[in-house]
Amino acid sequence: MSFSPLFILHPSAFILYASCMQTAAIDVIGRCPLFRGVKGPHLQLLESMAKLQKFDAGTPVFRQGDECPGVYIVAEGLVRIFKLAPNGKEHVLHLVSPGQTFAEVAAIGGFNCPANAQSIADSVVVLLPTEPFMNALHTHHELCLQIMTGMCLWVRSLVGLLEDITLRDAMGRVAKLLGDLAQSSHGVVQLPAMKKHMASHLNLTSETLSRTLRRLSESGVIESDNQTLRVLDAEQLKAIAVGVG
Amino acid sequence: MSFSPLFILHPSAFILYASCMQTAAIDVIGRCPLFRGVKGPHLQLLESMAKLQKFDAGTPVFRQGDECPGVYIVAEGLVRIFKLAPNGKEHVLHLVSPGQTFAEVAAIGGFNCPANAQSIADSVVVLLPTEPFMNALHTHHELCLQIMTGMCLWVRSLVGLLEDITLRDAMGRVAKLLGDLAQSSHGVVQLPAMKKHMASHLNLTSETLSRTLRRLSESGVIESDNQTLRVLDAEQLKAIAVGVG
DNA sequence: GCGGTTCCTTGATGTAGATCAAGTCGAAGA
DNA sequence: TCTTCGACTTGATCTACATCAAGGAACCGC
Repeated sequence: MSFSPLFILHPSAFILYASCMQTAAIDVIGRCPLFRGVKGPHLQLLESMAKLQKFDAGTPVFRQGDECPGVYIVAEGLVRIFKLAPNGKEHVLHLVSPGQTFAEVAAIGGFNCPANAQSIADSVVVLLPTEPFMNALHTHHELCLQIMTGMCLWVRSLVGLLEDITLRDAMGRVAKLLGDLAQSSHGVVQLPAMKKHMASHLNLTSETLSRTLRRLSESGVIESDNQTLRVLDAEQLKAIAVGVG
Repeated sequence: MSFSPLFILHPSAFILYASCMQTAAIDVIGRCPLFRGVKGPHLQLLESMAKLQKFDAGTPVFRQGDECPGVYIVAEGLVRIFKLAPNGKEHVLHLVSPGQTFAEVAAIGGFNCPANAQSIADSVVVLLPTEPFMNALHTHHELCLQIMTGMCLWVRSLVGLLEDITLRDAMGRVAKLLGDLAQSSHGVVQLPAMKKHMASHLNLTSETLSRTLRRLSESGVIESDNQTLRVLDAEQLKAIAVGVG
């Protein structure tokens, strides 16, 4: 695995100043689950510090070891959070879709970015810079409580991922992922990212993911058409995910 | 892997009422890193709700799926947090030593225990029950901020574990663990728990851990005497942990 | 249109670590 | 003292997955 040229160039983000897109920022924050429950004045405080940024597909947002710029909220597109091992192997920790946040933990905990963030689609993100954000956190108790419960959910999903990887085999992990993705969209799954990134998230190679999906197709549990999958037998899929498969 | 009889019996904890051990509770809370910075009145508030409990080695503290009793602080002993897969495989998420906490996330997030907790040495723990604890959190901003930074550290260590497991091989994981443990104790490592539990934490079988330790001994990097290990070549150990091995 | 990428698939082969199966050792209990 | 039991070690074997290698398909820019 090697660095892509895009990754070496590190193009600076194209920053859309508040003046031209103010309305968007407040919408994005308001729609973000982490900030659900944040009311009028607090919401406006957050909005006032918000910076809208745009990243073309393939450009990095920050790198492992950078000082943490603040809390990011994805408005459009997709951001990939991943860690690089010294040997070049990489692991996708999180695929951040619109409405979700990233780098909250580093911002609040006051440490440097523990992983890389790369935009993998043309993306628009809202940045709440560390310093004003931390000030807000120190002055507004409500906000603090809100963020805390949000963080609990994040921990839970992390533990879930850890358990997937340690307790399930490849087939189980894929089945669980498909089950989760299909739940909201009534059986039809649009893979959110390239298969190689999905594979890395599950700690698999893309080859193994490919083979696993084929086996699921062959046994009639799913139907596969490129990036679009259809769950044919949800019961069976669940059984496989639980490990009874 | 089967349930141990101890696990099925679920003996009730021997509860030491505040009257007889009040002084201990406040010390335990005060010494706990998660609550460092909590000052006089808040500390006393926590103390007033604290319940001291004692668990013999081998007894469960709670199980996966139980309603979360509250935040636990280990005063003495050792508690193992682990998850069971339907097929019986288990993974040790955390070995909680004195001064550390567990179940904070479930208590604050308001969901059920996502894993099992079992005392694996004669242990004394302090329980801060969910309801009064959450009340305290809602009324005391300082406490809230404090806990939040504590949670950030926990997330970081979780991500660290995840990356260990996904990016390192068995040798790398073991070397990293030994390096971390040796750091504080100047080269001499007392394994905190049984080797099979340490192995599970690293997502290895005890056989593989055993073989890996032997290989490290044979190459002169460590010296092994049962539960006690001595790091002979810290440089080399670090190199192996980083993957330059 | 036509090379050049990059992603994905599929097959052949390799291997780290799991599993299975004996043993050793030390602690607890009769 | 002898017996039992569980933790740990060690060796032999197995296997799920990675790795390597070779196309195919979609998507560029020219």
